[in-house]
Amino acid sequence: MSIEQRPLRRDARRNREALVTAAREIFGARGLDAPLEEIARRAGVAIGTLYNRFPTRDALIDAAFLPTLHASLARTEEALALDDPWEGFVRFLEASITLQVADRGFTEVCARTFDAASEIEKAKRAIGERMERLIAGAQESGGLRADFRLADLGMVFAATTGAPHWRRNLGLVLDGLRADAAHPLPAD
Amino acid sequence: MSIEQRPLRRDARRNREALVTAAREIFGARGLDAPLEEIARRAGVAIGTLYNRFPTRDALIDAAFLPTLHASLARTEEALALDDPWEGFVRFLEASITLQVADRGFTEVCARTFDAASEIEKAKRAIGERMERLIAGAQESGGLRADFRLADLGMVFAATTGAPHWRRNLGLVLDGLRADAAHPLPAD
DNA sequence: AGATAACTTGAGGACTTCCTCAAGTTCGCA
DNA sequence: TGCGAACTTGAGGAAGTCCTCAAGTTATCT
Repeated sequence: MSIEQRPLRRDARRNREALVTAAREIFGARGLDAPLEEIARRAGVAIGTLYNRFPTRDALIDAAFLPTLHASLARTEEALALDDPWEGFVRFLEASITLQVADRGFTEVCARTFDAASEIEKAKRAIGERMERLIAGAQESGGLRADFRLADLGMVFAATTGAPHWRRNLGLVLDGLRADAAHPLPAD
Repeated sequence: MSIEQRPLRRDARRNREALVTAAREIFGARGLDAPLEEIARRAGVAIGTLYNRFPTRDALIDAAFLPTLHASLARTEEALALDDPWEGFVRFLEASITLQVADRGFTEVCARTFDAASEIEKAKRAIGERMERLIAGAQESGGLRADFRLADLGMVFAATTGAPHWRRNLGLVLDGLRADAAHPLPAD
């Protein structure tokens, strides 16, 4: 299937950009369920224009958060490149959390599950794959407890994201993730 | 000030009861922002009756969750009576989390802050006071890390509540709360 | 400059939730 | 039994949000 993508007319491109910017701001402040009318207003554009460009809320979310997701991916690769794998793991967590506490929309993008075929989910899968490697590395080096799983990151983010004292909370959680702190976990 | 409280007429009392029951069910399933009309419908009562009995949403929340809060208080006292303070601390967490995962409304009651003069907040303060003692005891016995604070419980609940694997998550977090796992925390 | 496809506009219908209040019903006392 | 106070009812106005579409505007190409 050829997705013939004629370039947008100049004014349309400007409007599209304004909408994405506004969406990032509003979603960031009010969350992903913020009224679309507010985004249109902030972009200085009629609500119809928003719907012309982004037929669904998810399409707008995609456009608004893909860049952040890609930045996040880059951070993950940086962490992967560090000498000390445990250090890399911690750095990655700090970077992810920093992004999320500054942006409620991004937090929700990370927590919510979207259509599996969406760009967002594709990007999240790509990040997940690096995180797997990060975790495996930190475990082989003996820093991270062996029974830690990718899915446990959800708990780490739940514990830290959205709290003003996230560094403290992360400190507490990390002390439980060190290999030498590990006690056997319930069978799940 | 005398709050002359004439007993309700029999039918009114029945309706009140039905409303509180319905509220517990609906709030439990859908959260504290669930439509009040749905609660009235489930109670088999007109929306006007709900407003007659509970002029504000908070009044209904109060009536619906005070019993659970008192149950929670009882659990805290039980935990306080145990021989092993660390064991008591863990039991208390397990009991609280169990209550919360079964009831989304209760989770939100715990997380949200209400009017300081409300019954809910009074009960929460009472529980908080026992939790302080529980924490102090667990610290003196050398089980719980010395730098743990009451406010850190928020992180513990955030990490466990709402997850299907809460026991696993609690296990991970607890490993970070043991005195011998403690690394210095950021200055906050 | 003129034509036309591309784009924008915003009023408006549909829906949801809130809360009120005038009218109707029911309880329980005398 | 009958009366008055207590209680219930549910239609309906207000507000917010969604999404559409017919009419109007504008960019771009020749």
